[in-house]
Amino acid sequence: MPNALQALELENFLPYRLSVLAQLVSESLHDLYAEPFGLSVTQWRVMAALGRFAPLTASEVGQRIVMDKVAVSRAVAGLMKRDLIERATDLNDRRRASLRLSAKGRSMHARIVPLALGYEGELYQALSPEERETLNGLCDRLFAHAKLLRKAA
Amino acid sequence: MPNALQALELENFLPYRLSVLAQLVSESLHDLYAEPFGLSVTQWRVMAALGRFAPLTASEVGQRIVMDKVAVSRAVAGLMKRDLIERATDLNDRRRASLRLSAKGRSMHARIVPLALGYEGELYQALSPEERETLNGLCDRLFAHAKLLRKAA
DNA sequence: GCATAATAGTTACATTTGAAACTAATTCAG
DNA sequence: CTGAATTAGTTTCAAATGTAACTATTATGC
Repeated sequence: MPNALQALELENFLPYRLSVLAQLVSESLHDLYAEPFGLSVTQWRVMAALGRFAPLTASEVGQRIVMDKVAVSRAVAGLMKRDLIERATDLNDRRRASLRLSAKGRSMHARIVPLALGYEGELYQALSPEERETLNGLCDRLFAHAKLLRKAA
Repeated sequence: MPNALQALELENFLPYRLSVLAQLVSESLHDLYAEPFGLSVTQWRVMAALGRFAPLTASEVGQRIVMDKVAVSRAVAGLMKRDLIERATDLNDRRRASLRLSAKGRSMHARIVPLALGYEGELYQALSPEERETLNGLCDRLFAHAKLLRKAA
């Protein structure tokens, strides 16, 4: 199949479409918790990671939520300042510190989770249950493949 | 269906998954044209829009590629400085200016398009032709629905 | 053991981005 | 017409982000 006459239709270009969709969804979600709780996207993600997997070190948080260590460090600093999380230095390796939600953080987390799941639920109304599974499977495979390509290049 | 015991599994949370996937794909693509051509994501998108639909005014570009007018203005300034696009003030309404690729811009565009389509092609290798169509359809519907939700809220 | 390398996390600086104010041109109401 | 309101696009200032350098601590090679 010769590629002589290639035309880029931006509106049908997969990377572009994924980017626009993800951005719209991410902003919509952010609207739900930004104003009432004063959290940035990165701060909320750190809280969500700790809400589910605590205790975690900062680098473990970063691995979980695909965020580099500088971003994690800054989000953690902001959350610490508001006493939403707690930090305990590891006595065996004092470079590490394990993080967990504070009582205050757990309470805020517990109020945000239903908002987030509610939004996801509304979003999913666009799809049938089978379609949801299909979408998730396709996204998984795309993601895995994109990671492979990235390493190869 | 009562929602008493909700847990947020970040790794299965649709907004999060879309965000991580889109980010990975977008960065991979950016790697292809950033270094050789010195373009930012926004600059490349403006060029792609003009490559396909020129002439466009700055606000039309913004509508096409879902980018606010400040971002478009800055991308256009950068592209003008490098003579990759041309601007012609509308004589009937001198607030407007129509934009199009310059010869130099068209030449760069023509070299980037195959790279972009090539990457999309590699990405699509993860899916069968039917699955590609399915994914695109599902994304379309999700996007339309997410826009509705945003307006409603 | 001791110097060297590696790791966890933070800080500093430069660049990018976003929100709001601003300029210039046009439209609309009376 | 004339002044208020809109619209296109730019500039400004503050906040967010990325890269690289840095500190502190632990692991490794010899």
